[in-house]
Amino acid sequence: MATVYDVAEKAGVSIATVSRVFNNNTVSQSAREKVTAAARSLGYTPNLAARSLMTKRTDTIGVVLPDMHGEFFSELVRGIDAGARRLGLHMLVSCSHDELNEMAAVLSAMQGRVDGVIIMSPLIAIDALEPHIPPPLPAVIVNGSGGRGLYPEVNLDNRAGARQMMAHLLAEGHRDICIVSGPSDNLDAEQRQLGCVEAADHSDCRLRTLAGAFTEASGYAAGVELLAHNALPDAVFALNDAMAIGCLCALAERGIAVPGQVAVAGFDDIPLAQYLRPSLTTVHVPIADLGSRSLQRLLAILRPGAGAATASDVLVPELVIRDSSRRACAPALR
Amino acid sequence: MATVYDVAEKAGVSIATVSRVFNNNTVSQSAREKVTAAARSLGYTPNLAARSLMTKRTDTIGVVLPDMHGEFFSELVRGIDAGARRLGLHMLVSCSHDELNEMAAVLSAMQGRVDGVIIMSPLIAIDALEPHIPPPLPAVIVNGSGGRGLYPEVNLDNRAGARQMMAHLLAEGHRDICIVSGPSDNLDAEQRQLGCVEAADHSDCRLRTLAGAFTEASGYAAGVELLAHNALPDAVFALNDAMAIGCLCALAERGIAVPGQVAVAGFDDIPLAQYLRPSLTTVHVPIADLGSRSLQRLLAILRPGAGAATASDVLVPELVIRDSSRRACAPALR
DNA sequence: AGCGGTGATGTAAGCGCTTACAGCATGTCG
DNA sequence: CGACATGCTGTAAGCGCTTACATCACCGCT
Repeated sequence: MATVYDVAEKAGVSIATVSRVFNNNTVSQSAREKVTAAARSLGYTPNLAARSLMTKRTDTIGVVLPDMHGEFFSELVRGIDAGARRLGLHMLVSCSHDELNEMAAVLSAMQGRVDGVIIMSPLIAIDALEPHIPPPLPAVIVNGSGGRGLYPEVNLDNRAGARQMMAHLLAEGHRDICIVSGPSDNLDAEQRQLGCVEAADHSDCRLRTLAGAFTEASGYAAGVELLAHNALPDAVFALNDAMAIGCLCALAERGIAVPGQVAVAGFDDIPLAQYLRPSLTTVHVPIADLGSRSLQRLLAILRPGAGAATASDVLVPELVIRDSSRRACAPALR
Repeated sequence: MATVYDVAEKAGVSIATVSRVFNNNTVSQSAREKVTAAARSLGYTPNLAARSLMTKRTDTIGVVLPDMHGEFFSELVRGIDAGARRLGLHMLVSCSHDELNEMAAVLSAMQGRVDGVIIMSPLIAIDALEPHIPPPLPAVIVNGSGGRGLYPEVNLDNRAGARQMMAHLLAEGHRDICIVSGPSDNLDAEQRQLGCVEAADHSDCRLRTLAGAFTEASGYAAGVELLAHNALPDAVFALNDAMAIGCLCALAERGIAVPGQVAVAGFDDIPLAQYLRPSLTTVHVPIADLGSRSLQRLLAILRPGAGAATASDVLVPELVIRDSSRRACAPALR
């Protein structure tokens, strides 16, 4: 690999001039041309390790994610990557962390490789995690509330989303509603459930809960359970779309009409939710926004004054009403 | 940040000894203890830029991906990350590249940040891409065939998968089969289509093609098209699951029974394929394997002799027969 | 006693880069 | 014409680390 010395020699200038050319500092036009020509002919690329060593920057941000499948993961990463690339930043990703120790290990390994990290940790309470974030490492917590305020947070208002859905179901006349919950230690699931309970408390409806795990299989199991006890509710609100799909599957197998006999709703609004039959009423979560927003927040720390601070860091999801919850039974043509 | 000098001073040894402790070289027990104690008390972490500068390694691998949504992206990244973490490697991810220039820019920016790259490029022909891979950068091509053999490739046998599906559909007695194709410039789509044509050529079946784009919406549009012309085939083979779902949706809306009036099949076997009603017959693609296999291949270059070379780098997908293609019309209970 | 072998340690030389500082032409002004 | 600002350029000093080499103590051997 060619170095500044090689380029300097070939161009007939000093290494400082070479460096200046590559850092857009003041260099005469003629010198600049000589250097770029020499660099190209030698196939020179600045050595980034050496540069980092001097500048203390890596132009890389870390992304630490839990064990996530499907759309959510992709969209979040895409949201972050899109923003990062525009800013000339790279993205070091580490995923599938459900355990505190693993997370701590990854964070400490990222130290020195990244200028800052975006952490998503729906399973591990942030106040437990915070002590494991190396102090000099700027960090932003995405979608995991409950920190001590040491790090900025970007959250989704799961609770509001759940309340909206409950309001909709109640408005449709459903009074016996069954929630299919998420994993017990998942903060999103917790908040969504809380929203449901709040909404139910202000109404005359009966609320039941069936345990779920945010997977299609657990939604399917919940559907089976519902049928086994022969106690079909008016509506089933699965706290994510995957479970709603599983549940729809179980109901369809047993010949239960949706929304005729029971309404079904999900949460997340995955892209194919609208292509199910019946199309799925759900709560739209702007996942990519969650990613780009958290990147903005991180940037506000890394390059103070660069961009205006975002107004709010709580994204409010939006109710999407489709066929699976409509009182009118005939599946409408779209 | 503490440096080797600080630790050396505090531990009463030389910087070389400190370095040796952190590189597992021969150090006396007593020195090792002094150093680790000093390091901990100072919160010392080796500076990775400086280390890279000496060792010429970054312990990071790059992953360059096209614009991909959903399950495929997540699974692939998970497959790579899982393997990488086990080996103590980090993963620099860049996604959403559909264009040659972008791709080239990213590859050159990765130079010096990574020890090697895994490139997936279903849109850009590899022989066009190869000249843009910086020569000193070890690379593995995943799922994009047609290179000049400069770089190892890990491929999915799309063609064989498509042939299998066709064989199944023919065996079920379907003779008028409609393919919903993928984007015209997508290599996976191309191979899958080729497989279909091959299979059809050896049979007495009629094969039609409808243009698709690997999205739910395009599958839906294809379904609508099919119905508009009032020329329902015996079977629809959508070249990916997303389109199959869109198509199922269109058929269901118009009251067409699947598989009663028309069989439907997909390709990919996304996790929820089995939770659709009817459950979707499809071709299972071991996505995570594709990721981990390509990592293995890359590693074989980076650390020669470390692991046995993999026997084959063509993964053969597997036919998964579910309800949507069964001749028996009554949806079976699972 | 003298010798070579062994294993732990220290010294110092970089890795390739950025950047403070100094130097050296210029041009401008009193 | 000297003083001084201005704009480029070169010199050299590191950034924090690894590692070749030298050193040294210590052992067992002839």
